[in-house]
Amino acid sequence: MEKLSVDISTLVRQHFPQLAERDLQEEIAKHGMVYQFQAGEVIMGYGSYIKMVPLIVEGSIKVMREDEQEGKEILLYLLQAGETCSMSFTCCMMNKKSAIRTEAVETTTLIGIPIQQVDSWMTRYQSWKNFVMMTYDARMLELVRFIDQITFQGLDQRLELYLRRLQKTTGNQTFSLTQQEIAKDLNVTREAISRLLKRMSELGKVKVGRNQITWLGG
DNA sequence: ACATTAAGTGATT
DNA sequence: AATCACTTAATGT
Repeated sequence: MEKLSVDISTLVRQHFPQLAERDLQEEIAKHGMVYQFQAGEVIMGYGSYIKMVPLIVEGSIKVMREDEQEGKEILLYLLQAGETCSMSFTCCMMNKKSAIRTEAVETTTLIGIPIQQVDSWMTRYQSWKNFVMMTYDARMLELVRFIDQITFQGLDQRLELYLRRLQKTTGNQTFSLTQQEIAKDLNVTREAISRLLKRMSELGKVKVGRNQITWLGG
């Protein structure tokens, strides 16, 4: 994690145009801090107390949920520039430990807003309140889709959606990750991923290499 | 050349 | 789809 000195107001106007109030923009610039994380770096671990809400300016992050039992975890969703982590809001305001783990997928820049401000802005700025509500709504929908997926759909469709989402959030179509890492994200075995990718590459949906996968759409 | 790690495969449950 | 056991292929030292 690295602190950066950049013009926060510009970042906000560029990536969060919905936060339109001038005063709000100034407050974000005043209280916010810009951090940069490298690919694979953990932003928030399980059980850590969150003291900031992140506004993602560049890059993308994975949001993982840990299973009750040891070691197992599963990818809940991906967040990209212009978004924020809705879990942070509740964790911050209730002063609770994080129930999730977030990790940078690629080089990611974000503005950290201290909790004190997050709370007071809710009543003072309409656009902030709307932003928080919209974030919740979007994430709720995503979670419902996630539940549908793991209960009703086969692994083949889950894998396709996983690759689609990676493409959408990162903007790339080639990803540097191992099949073991994909298996971990989806909480399935590596062998299952290997066999599925083989079939998908025969169908021309994907191109596989060592440590590298290219989504060819379809 | 050798060791290590990623990926492919068949058999079994 | 998981687990196991094993092979093959790619990479690093």
